Amino acid sequence: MVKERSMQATIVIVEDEEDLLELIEYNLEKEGFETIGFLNTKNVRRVLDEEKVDLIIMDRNLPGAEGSEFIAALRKEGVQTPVIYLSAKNKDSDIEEGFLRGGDDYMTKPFNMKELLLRINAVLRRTKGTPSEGVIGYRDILLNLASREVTIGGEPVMLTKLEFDLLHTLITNQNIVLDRDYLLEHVWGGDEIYQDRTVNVAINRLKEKIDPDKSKEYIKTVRGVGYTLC
Amino acid sequence: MVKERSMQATIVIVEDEEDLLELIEYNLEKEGFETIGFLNTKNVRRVLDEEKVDLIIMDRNLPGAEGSEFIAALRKEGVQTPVIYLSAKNKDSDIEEGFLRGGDDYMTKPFNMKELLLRINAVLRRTKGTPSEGVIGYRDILLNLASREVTIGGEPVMLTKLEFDLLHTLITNQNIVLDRDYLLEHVWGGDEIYQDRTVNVAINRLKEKIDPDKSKEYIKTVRGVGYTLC
DNA sequence: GGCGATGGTTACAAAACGATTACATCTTGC
DNA sequence: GCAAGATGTAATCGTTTTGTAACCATCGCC
Repeated sequence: MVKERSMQATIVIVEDEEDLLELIEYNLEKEGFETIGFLNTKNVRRVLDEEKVDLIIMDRNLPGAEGSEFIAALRKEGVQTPVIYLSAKNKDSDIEEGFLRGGDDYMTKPFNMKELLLRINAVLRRTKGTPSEGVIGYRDILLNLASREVTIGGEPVMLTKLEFDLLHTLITNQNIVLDRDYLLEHVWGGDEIYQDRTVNVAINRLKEKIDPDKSKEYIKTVRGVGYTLC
Repeated sequence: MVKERSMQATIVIVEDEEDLLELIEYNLEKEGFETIGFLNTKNVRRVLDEEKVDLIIMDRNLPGAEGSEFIAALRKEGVQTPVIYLSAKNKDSDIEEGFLRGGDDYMTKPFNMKELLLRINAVLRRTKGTPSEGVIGYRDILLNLASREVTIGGEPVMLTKLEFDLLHTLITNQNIVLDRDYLLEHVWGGDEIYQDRTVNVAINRLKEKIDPDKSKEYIKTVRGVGYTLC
């Protein structure tokens, strides 16, 4: 059931229609969330500083200050708490504005309570860690960081410690060209001295293991610079 | 031949209504995305293994297999590509099912194309980080400093390390005329000794790559001084 | 228009670089 | 302590890149 995951989440709700606010709080608490409701943005800031808030549900049609402006101000200060906007408007420009200011999701009133719950869970899942936590992947390669198992296209592949660590840093830095110094520092560890060529050989051995028939071209070498996954 | 990846996101779209598929592809490509469309899930799997796909847009009402079942199977194998579902249904149970299977967002048909684009950007922002980060440009030339990819008018261009570095310093100093000594010092590195002519040839080779039919005139030579982008 | 200086173009050879292989050294499990 | 495996280093080979030189085109000045 979805409930366990959401159990500990704390959700701040800002909504000026008191009935709706209560309705939302009631439903979220029934699902096991801890809710903190507000009728305006006045005291929200303080709560965010003092409590660990996982999600903000923000009405955009507040009297006075725009909800999204409040969020924009938060973002400017570096607060990254995810936001689901509620809005009666549905003109394009409004939707856009809401998203551009860093909101994570959007619902228009009147909305289906069940859908709100689902969107809440979706956002929390994204923020608090995917169900397959500790597994990273690239195309059909999967690395289980805890068990250090590797599968490619579902097939298990045996990698040595060095090869695993190398592939690990390549995957976590995909799209970024990593030069040999960086790799030596991060994979081999900075204290010892190694030659640049060492990296070549290690990459080569890794390639051989993950793509024996050289058909997939996972690792791209960037001549004069280094290697990358892209 | 393996297609060079551009720095724009690649999006797979699975939608059995051909008109709608084309409409979506048209709109996404207009936004600069690379799209790969399918009328069914048949060959999707292979593309996911072979290409770096950033997002899947999946119709849930495919004839035969359910789109969400296909995604569920992918998830079971650890494929984590984010998904936006499209669906004509809107009964609660369906929405729930879609989310529970690990989808990242959800839209019901008929939908607003602009909202789809916004949701796409929101999902990509979460997954990839801001697209404009670490990318510098001049006119229609874009340099991705991290991946060292170069696109001109959306088309990928292959540059050598020297050419990339040269273009890099030209772009970061656009409107400033850089003399040969400056370029030798900053691009080639100050220790070695080179002739001034070396710069000429390098610039020439760069021009040939970025503007083969010599119609764009990106690099202006300032006689007696050096080169500049302006 | 002629001339010198400067940049463009091309060809070529040297240098740089990476892949690959072989081998030596070091680790690990038994 | 031994054997198998892992990993660093060196040597070799093929490819790409790049510096240089020679030659051609163009510009500006007289």
